[in-house]
Amino acid sequence: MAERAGGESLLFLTDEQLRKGIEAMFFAYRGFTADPDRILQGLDYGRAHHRAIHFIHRSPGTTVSNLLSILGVTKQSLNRVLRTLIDDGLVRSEKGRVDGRERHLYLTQKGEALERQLSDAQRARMRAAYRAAGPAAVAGFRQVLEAMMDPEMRNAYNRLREGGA
Amino acid sequence: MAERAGGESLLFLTDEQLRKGIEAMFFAYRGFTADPDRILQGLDYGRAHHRAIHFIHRSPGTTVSNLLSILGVTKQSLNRVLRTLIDDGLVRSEKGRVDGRERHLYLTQKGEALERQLSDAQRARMRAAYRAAGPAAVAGFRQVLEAMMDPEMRNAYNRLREGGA
DNA sequence: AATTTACGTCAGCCTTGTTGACATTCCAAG
DNA sequence: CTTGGAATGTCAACAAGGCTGACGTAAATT
Repeated sequence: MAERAGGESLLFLTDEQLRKGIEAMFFAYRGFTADPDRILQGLDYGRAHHRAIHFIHRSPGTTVSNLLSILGVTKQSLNRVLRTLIDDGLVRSEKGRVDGRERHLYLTQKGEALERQLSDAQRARMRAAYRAAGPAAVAGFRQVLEAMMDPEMRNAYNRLREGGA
Repeated sequence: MAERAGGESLLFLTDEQLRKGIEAMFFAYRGFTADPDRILQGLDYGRAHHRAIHFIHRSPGTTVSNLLSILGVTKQSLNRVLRTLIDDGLVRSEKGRVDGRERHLYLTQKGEALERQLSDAQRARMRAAYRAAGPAAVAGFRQVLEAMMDPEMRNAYNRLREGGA
Protein backbone atom coordinates (compact mmCIF):
# COMPACT_ATOMS: atom_id res chain seq x y z
CA MET A 1 0.00 0.00 0.00
CA ALA A 2 0.88 3.63 -0.42
CA GLU A 3 3.19 3.78 -3.37
CA ARG A 4 2.62 6.84 -5.41
CA ALA A 5 2.26 7.14 -9.15
CA GLY A 6 5.63 8.88 -9.16
CA GLY A 7 7.07 5.92 -7.29
CA GLU A 8 7.67 7.84 -4.07
CA SER A 9 6.93 5.76 -1.01
CA LEU A 10 4.52 7.35 1.40
CA LEU A 11 5.06 4.78 4.10
CA PHE A 12 6.68 7.45 6.24
CA LEU A 13 3.29 9.14 6.55
CA THR A 14 1.43 6.24 8.14
CA ASP A 15 -0.29 6.83 11.46
CA GLU A 16 2.15 4.40 13.03
CA GLN A 17 5.16 6.38 11.82
CA LEU A 18 3.57 9.61 12.96
CA ARG A 19 2.89 8.18 16.39
CA LYS A 20 6.49 7.12 16.71
CA GLY A 21 7.53 10.65 15.84
CA ILE A 22 5.20 12.05 18.46
CA GLU A 23 6.58 9.78 21.14
CA ALA A 24 10.13 10.53 20.06
CA MET A 25 9.45 14.24 20.52
CA PHE A 26 8.08 13.61 23.98
CA PHE A 27 10.99 11.54 25.22
CA ALA A 28 13.64 13.61 23.47
CA TYR A 29 12.35 16.84 24.93
CA ARG A 30 12.76 15.36 28.35
CA GLY A 31 16.39 14.67 27.62
CA PHE A 32 16.76 18.08 26.09
CA THR A 33 15.78 19.86 29.30
CA ALA A 34 17.18 17.36 31.79
CA ASP A 35 20.70 18.75 32.17
CA PRO A 36 19.80 22.42 32.63
CA ASP A 37 16.98 21.41 34.96
CA ARG A 38 19.46 19.57 37.12
CA ILE A 39 21.71 22.62 37.33
CA LEU A 40 18.84 25.00 38.05
CA GLN A 41 17.31 22.99 40.82
CA GLY A 42 19.03 24.02 44.02
CA LEU A 43 19.62 27.53 42.75
CA ASP A 44 16.16 28.98 43.10
CA TYR A 45 15.52 28.95 39.38
CA GLY A 46 13.50 26.91 36.95
CA ARG A 47 13.02 26.44 33.26
CA ALA A 48 11.42 29.84 32.90
CA HIS A 49 14.59 31.52 34.16
CA HIS A 50 16.66 29.46 31.79
CA ARG A 51 14.59 30.57 28.81
CA ALA A 52 14.87 34.22 29.77
CA ILE A 53 18.62 33.94 30.27
CA HIS A 54 19.09 32.16 26.98
CA PHE A 55 17.34 34.77 24.89
CA ILE A 56 18.82 37.74 26.70
CA HIS A 57 22.25 36.27 26.10
CA ARG A 58 21.28 35.65 22.51
CA SER A 59 20.06 39.19 21.90
CA PRO A 60 21.68 41.53 24.39
CA GLY A 61 19.76 44.75 24.81
CA THR A 62 16.47 43.16 23.80
CA THR A 63 13.36 44.75 25.24
CA VAL A 64 10.77 43.25 27.52
CA SER A 65 8.09 43.14 24.86
CA ASN A 66 10.51 41.54 22.45
CA LEU A 67 11.16 38.81 24.96
CA LEU A 68 7.46 38.45 25.59
CA SER A 69 6.72 37.70 21.97
CA ILE A 70 9.54 35.18 21.74
CA LEU A 71 8.70 33.34 24.93
CA GLY A 72 4.97 33.47 24.39
CA VAL A 73 4.01 34.12 27.99
CA THR A 74 2.23 36.99 29.71
CA LYS A 75 4.14 39.98 30.98
CA GLN A 76 3.10 39.17 34.52
CA SER A 77 4.60 35.75 34.23
CA LEU A 78 7.78 37.03 32.63
CA ASN A 79 8.03 39.86 35.07
CA ARG A 80 8.11 37.55 38.05
CA VAL A 81 11.03 35.68 36.56
CA LEU A 82 12.84 38.81 35.43
CA ARG A 83 12.35 40.39 38.83
CA THR A 84 14.22 37.62 40.60
CA LEU A 85 16.99 37.61 38.01
CA ILE A 86 17.46 41.37 38.34
CA ASP A 87 17.33 41.28 42.13
CA ASP A 88 19.88 38.48 42.17
CA GLY A 89 22.20 40.47 39.91
CA LEU A 90 22.10 38.19 36.88
CA VAL A 91 20.26 40.61 34.61
CA ARG A 92 20.59 44.34 34.20
CA SER A 93 17.60 46.38 33.02
CA GLU A 94 18.36 49.71 31.37
CA LYS A 95 15.92 52.41 30.50
CA GLY A 96 15.92 53.08 26.77
CA ARG A 97 17.66 56.26 25.70
CA VAL A 98 15.87 56.73 22.43
CA ASP A 99 12.53 55.49 23.73
CA GLY A 100 12.36 55.91 27.46
CA ARG A 101 9.43 53.52 27.84
CA GLU A 102 11.47 50.53 26.85
CA ARG A 103 13.73 48.55 29.14
CA HIS A 104 16.76 46.98 27.54
CA LEU A 105 17.95 43.75 29.09
CA TYR A 106 21.52 42.53 29.49
CA LEU A 107 23.20 39.71 31.34
CA THR A 108 25.70 40.74 34.01
CA GLN A 109 28.97 38.85 34.36
CA LYS A 110 27.28 36.63 36.88
CA GLY A 111 24.41 36.10 34.45
CA GLU A 112 26.77 35.24 31.63
CA ALA A 113 28.49 32.75 33.88
CA LEU A 114 25.28 30.90 34.60
CA GLU A 115 24.29 31.07 30.93
CA ARG A 116 27.54 29.43 29.99
CA GLN A 117 27.10 26.72 32.54
CA LEU A 118 23.60 25.96 31.30
CA SER A 119 24.31 26.09 27.61
CA ASP A 120 27.49 24.08 27.97
CA ALA A 121 25.47 21.28 29.48
CA GLN A 122 22.76 21.50 26.88
CA ARG A 123 25.18 21.77 24.00
CA ALA A 124 27.13 18.78 25.24
CA ARG A 125 24.06 16.59 24.92
CA MET A 126 23.17 18.11 21.59
CA ARG A 127 26.68 17.62 20.32
CA ALA A 128 26.69 13.97 21.33
CA ALA A 129 23.36 13.43 19.59
CA TYR A 130 24.52 15.25 16.46
CA ARG A 131 27.76 13.34 16.36
CA ALA A 132 25.99 10.03 16.79
CA ALA A 133 23.47 10.79 14.06
CA GLY A 134 25.75 12.48 11.55
CA PRO A 135 25.41 15.60 9.41
CA ALA A 136 22.73 14.33 7.03
CA ALA A 137 20.48 13.32 9.91
CA VAL A 138 21.03 16.70 11.54
CA ALA A 139 19.91 18.49 8.40
CA GLY A 140 16.73 16.41 8.37
CA PHE A 141 16.19 17.00 12.06
CA ARG A 142 16.28 20.75 11.56
CA GLN A 143 14.02 20.60 8.52
CA VAL A 144 11.30 18.68 10.30
CA LEU A 145 11.47 20.86 13.39
CA GLU A 146 11.13 24.02 11.32
CA ALA A 147 8.15 22.59 9.50
CA MET A 148 6.54 21.75 12.82
CA MET A 149 6.60 25.31 14.17
CA ASP A 150 3.69 27.70 14.06
CA PRO A 151 4.32 30.27 11.32
CA GLU A 152 4.67 32.98 13.94
CA MET A 153 7.28 31.02 15.81
CA ARG A 154 9.09 30.20 12.61
CA ASN A 155 9.37 33.90 12.00
CA ALA A 156 10.75 34.49 15.47
CA TYR A 157 13.17 31.64 14.93
CA ASN A 158 14.37 33.00 11.62
CA ARG A 159 14.59 36.54 12.88
CA LEU A 160 16.95 35.21 15.52
CA ARG A 161 18.87 33.42 12.82
CA GLU A 162 19.69 36.61 11.03
CA GLY A 163 21.22 38.08 14.08
CA GLY A 164 21.57 40.48 16.88
CA ALA A 165 19.55 42.69 19.14
CA MET B 1 38.05 25.39 9.47
CA ALA B 2 37.12 22.00 10.84
CA GLU B 3 37.67 19.55 8.04
CA ARG B 4 38.71 16.19 9.29
CA ALA B 5 41.59 14.06 8.13
CA GLY B 6 39.03 11.68 6.68
CA GLY B 7 37.49 14.64 4.85
CA GLU B 8 34.25 14.63 6.82
CA SER B 9 33.10 18.14 7.58
CA LEU B 10 32.51 18.84 11.23
CA LEU B 11 30.89 22.18 10.64
CA PHE B 12 27.61 20.76 11.86
CA LEU B 13 29.10 20.49 15.33
CA THR B 14 29.92 24.16 15.80
CA ASP B 15 28.46 25.94 18.80
CA GLU B 16 26.44 28.06 16.41
CA GLN B 17 24.86 25.03 14.79
CA LEU B 18 24.16 23.50 18.17
CA ARG B 19 22.51 26.67 19.36
CA LYS B 20 20.26 26.69 16.32
CA GLY B 21 19.29 23.13 17.11
CA ILE B 22 18.49 24.07 20.68
CA GLU B 23 16.30 26.95 19.60
CA ALA B 24 14.61 24.80 16.97
CA MET B 25 13.71 22.27 19.66
CA PHE B 26 12.25 25.02 21.80
CA PHE B 27 10.06 26.54 19.11
CA ALA B 28 9.07 23.24 17.55
CA TYR B 29 7.96 21.78 20.85
CA ARG B 30 5.62 24.70 21.24
CA GLY B 31 4.03 23.87 17.91
CA PHE B 32 3.99 20.22 18.79
CA THR B 33 1.82 20.78 21.85
CA ALA B 34 -0.21 23.73 20.56
CA ASP B 35 -3.10 21.87 18.91
CA PRO B 36 -3.86 19.43 21.74
CA ASP B 37 -3.48 22.27 24.24
CA ARG B 38 -6.12 24.22 22.38
CA ILE B 39 -8.52 21.29 22.47
CA LEU B 40 -7.88 20.57 26.14
CA GLN B 41 -8.40 24.10 27.32
CA GLY B 42 -12.08 24.54 28.02
CA LEU B 43 -12.48 20.89 28.93
CA ASP B 44 -10.93 20.82 32.36
CA TYR B 45 -7.81 19.02 31.24
CA GLY B 46 -4.20 19.88 30.56
CA ARG B 47 -1.10 18.39 29.06
CA ALA B 48 -0.73 15.90 31.86
CA HIS B 49 -4.13 14.42 31.04
CA HIS B 50 -3.17 14.20 27.40
CA ARG B 51 -0.02 12.26 28.20
CA ALA B 52 -1.87 9.81 30.40
CA ILE B 53 -4.54 9.28 27.78
CA HIS B 54 -1.97 8.78 25.06
CA PHE B 55 -0.05 6.07 26.85
CA ILE B 56 -3.10 4.26 28.18
CA HIS B 57 -4.45 4.16 24.65
CA ARG B 58 -1.09 2.94 23.48
CA SER B 59 -0.83 0.16 26.04
CA PRO B 60 -4.30 -0.80 27.28
CA GLY B 61 -4.23 -2.56 30.61
CA THR B 62 -0.98 -0.93 31.66
CA THR B 63 -0.46 -0.49 35.38
CA VAL B 64 -0.03 2.71 37.31
CA SER B 65 3.62 2.07 38.05
CA ASN B 66 4.23 1.27 34.42
CA LEU B 67 2.77 4.60 33.50
CA LEU B 68 4.81 6.27 36.22
CA SER B 69 8.08 5.09 34.78
CA ILE B 70 7.11 6.21 31.31
CA LEU B 71 5.84 9.64 32.30
CA GLY B 72 8.59 10.29 34.81
CA VAL B 73 6.47 12.01 37.44
CA THR B 74 5.60 11.08 40.99
CA LYS B 75 2.73 8.74 41.63
CA GLN B 76 0.93 11.43 43.56
CA SER B 77 1.04 13.73 40.59
CA LEU B 78 -0.14 11.04 38.21
CA ASN B 79 -2.84 9.95 40.61
CA ARG B 80 -4.52 13.31 40.64
CA VAL B 81 -4.73 13.34 36.88
CA LEU B 82 -5.92 9.75 36.77
CA ARG B 83 -8.49 10.48 39.46
CA THR B 84 -10.20 13.14 37.36
CA LEU B 85 -10.09 10.99 34.24
CA ILE B 86 -11.66 8.06 36.08
CA ASP B 87 -14.28 10.24 37.76
CA ASP B 88 -15.19 11.76 34.42
CA GLY B 89 -15.56 8.33 32.88
CA LEU B 90 -12.69 8.51 30.41
CA VAL B 91 -10.53 5.88 32.08
CA ARG B 92 -11.45 2.63 33.75
CA SER B 93 -9.24 1.26 36.54
CA GLU B 94 -9.40 -2.43 37.19
CA LYS B 95 -7.92 -4.20 40.17
CA GLY B 96 -5.38 -6.79 39.06
CA ARG B 97 -6.56 -10.37 39.27
CA VAL B 98 -3.16 -11.98 39.56
CA ASP B 99 -1.68 -9.24 41.74
CA GLY B 100 -4.40 -7.37 43.59
CA ARG B 101 -2.15 -4.41 44.34
CA GLU B 102 -1.96 -3.42 40.72
CA ARG B 103 -4.53 -1.37 38.88
CA HIS B 104 -4.89 -1.96 35.17
CA LEU B 105 -5.93 1.06 33.16
CA TYR B 106 -8.14 1.22 30.09
CA LEU B 107 -9.79 3.99 28.11
CA THR B 108 -13.57 3.93 27.98
CA GLN B 109 -15.38 4.70 24.74
CA LYS B 110 -15.53 8.30 25.84
CA GLY B 111 -11.82 8.21 26.58
CA GLU B 112 -11.03 6.71 23.20
CA ALA B 113 -13.09 9.44 21.57
CA LEU B 114 -11.05 12.19 23.21
CA GLU B 115 -7.84 10.35 22.44
CA ARG B 116 -8.76 10.25 18.79
CA GLN B 117 -9.58 13.92 18.74
CA LEU B 118 -6.27 14.83 20.35
CA SER B 119 -4.07 12.55 18.32
CA ASP B 120 -5.80 13.47 15.08
CA ALA B 121 -4.87 17.08 15.70
CA GLN B 122 -1.32 16.26 16.67
CA ARG B 123 -0.83 13.84 13.80
CA ALA B 124 -2.15 16.35 11.32
CA ARG B 125 0.62 18.77 12.22
CA MET B 126 3.19 16.02 12.26
CA ARG B 127 2.02 14.77 8.89
CA ALA B 128 2.26 18.21 7.38
CA ALA B 129 5.78 18.62 8.73
CA TYR B 130 6.83 15.18 7.54
CA ARG B 131 5.37 15.77 4.11
CA ALA B 132 7.08 19.12 3.79
CA ALA B 133 10.44 17.73 4.86
CA GLY B 134 10.37 14.42 3.02
CA PRO B 135 11.27 10.86 4.04
CA ALA B 136 15.03 11.31 4.26
CA ALA B 137 14.65 14.28 6.57
CA VAL B 138 12.21 12.33 8.71
CA ALA B 139 14.70 9.51 9.14
CA GLY B 140 17.29 12.01 10.31
CA PHE B 141 14.81 13.67 12.60
CA ARG B 142 14.09 10.40 14.36
CA GLN B 143 17.77 9.50 14.58
CA VAL B 144 18.72 12.73 16.29
CA LEU B 145 15.79 12.60 18.68
CA GLU B 146 16.64 9.07 19.72
CA ALA B 147 20.23 10.04 20.33
CA MET B 148 19.07 12.93 22.47
CA MET B 149 17.09 10.80 24.93
CA ASP B 150 18.36 9.63 28.28
CA PRO B 151 19.24 5.95 28.02
CA GLU B 152 16.38 5.11 30.37
CA MET B 153 13.91 6.96 28.21
CA ARG B 154 15.31 5.38 25.10
CA ASN B 155 14.55 2.02 26.64
CA ALA B 156 11.00 3.05 27.44
CA TYR B 157 10.64 4.38 23.91
CA ASN B 158 11.90 1.17 22.35
CA ARG B 159 9.87 -1.03 24.63
CA LEU B 160 6.86 0.83 23.36
CA ARG B 161 8.08 0.28 19.84
CA GLU B 162 7.94 -3.45 20.21
CA GLY B 163 4.35 -3.30 21.22
CA GLY B 164 1.46 -3.98 23.45
CA ALA B 165 0.51 -3.89 27.10
C1' DA C 1 -4.50 67.98 25.88
C1' DA C 2 -5.85 63.46 25.03
C1' DT C 3 -4.71 58.95 23.66
C1' DT C 4 -1.76 55.15 23.04
C1' DT C 5 2.22 52.37 24.11
C1' DA C 6 5.57 49.97 27.13
C1' DC C 7 6.33 48.49 31.35
C1' DG C 8 5.59 47.20 36.32
C1' DT C 9 2.80 45.40 39.96
C1' DC C 10 -0.99 43.63 42.96
C1' DA C 11 -4.36 40.04 43.61
C1' DG C 12 -6.15 35.73 42.69
C1' DC C 13 -6.78 31.44 40.13
C1' DC C 14 -5.32 26.85 37.81
C1' DT C 15 -2.34 23.05 36.42
C1' DT C 16 1.03 20.15 37.58
C1' DG C 17 5.05 19.25 39.69
C1' DT C 18 6.91 18.10 44.64
C1' DT C 19 7.05 15.59 49.85
C1' DG C 20 5.05 13.42 53.67
C1' DA C 21 1.88 10.37 55.74
C1' DC C 22 -0.95 6.48 55.38
C1' DA C 23 -3.76 2.30 53.75
C1' DT C 24 -3.86 -1.87 51.24
C1' DT C 25 -2.00 -5.94 49.37
C1' DC C 26 1.32 -9.48 48.50
C1' DC C 27 5.03 -12.38 49.74
C1' DA C 28 8.50 -14.42 52.34
C1' DA C 29 10.78 -15.57 56.84
C1' DG C 30 10.22 -16.91 61.26
C1' DC D 1 0.01 -18.59 61.12
C1' DT D 2 1.89 -14.38 61.82
C1' DT D 3 4.63 -10.70 61.21
C1' DG D 4 7.39 -7.55 58.71
C1' DG D 5 8.99 -5.63 54.47
C1' DA D 6 8.16 -4.18 49.75
C1' DA D 7 5.13 -2.69 46.26
C1' DT D 8 1.20 -0.15 45.11
C1' DG D 9 -2.12 3.34 45.40
C1' DT D 10 -4.54 7.44 47.90
C1' DC D 11 -5.02 11.83 50.58
C1' DA D 12 -3.16 16.38 52.09
C1' DA D 13 -0.43 20.24 51.69
C1' DC D 14 2.83 23.09 49.32
C1' DA D 15 5.59 25.48 45.36
C1' DA D 16 6.60 26.88 40.60
C1' DG D 17 4.97 29.01 36.94
C1' DG D 18 1.43 29.50 33.75
C1' DC D 19 -3.10 32.59 33.36
C1' DT D 20 -6.60 36.86 33.71
C1' DG D 21 -8.03 41.32 35.39
C1' DA D 22 -7.21 45.81 37.15
C1' DC D 23 -4.49 49.63 37.93
C1' DG D 24 -0.49 53.01 37.87
C1' DT D 25 3.22 55.55 35.60
C1' DA D 26 6.10 57.40 32.22
C1' DA D 27 6.97 58.40 27.57
C1' DA D 28 5.58 58.90 22.91
C1' DT D 29 2.18 60.17 19.51
C1' DT D 30 -1.69 62.51 17.64
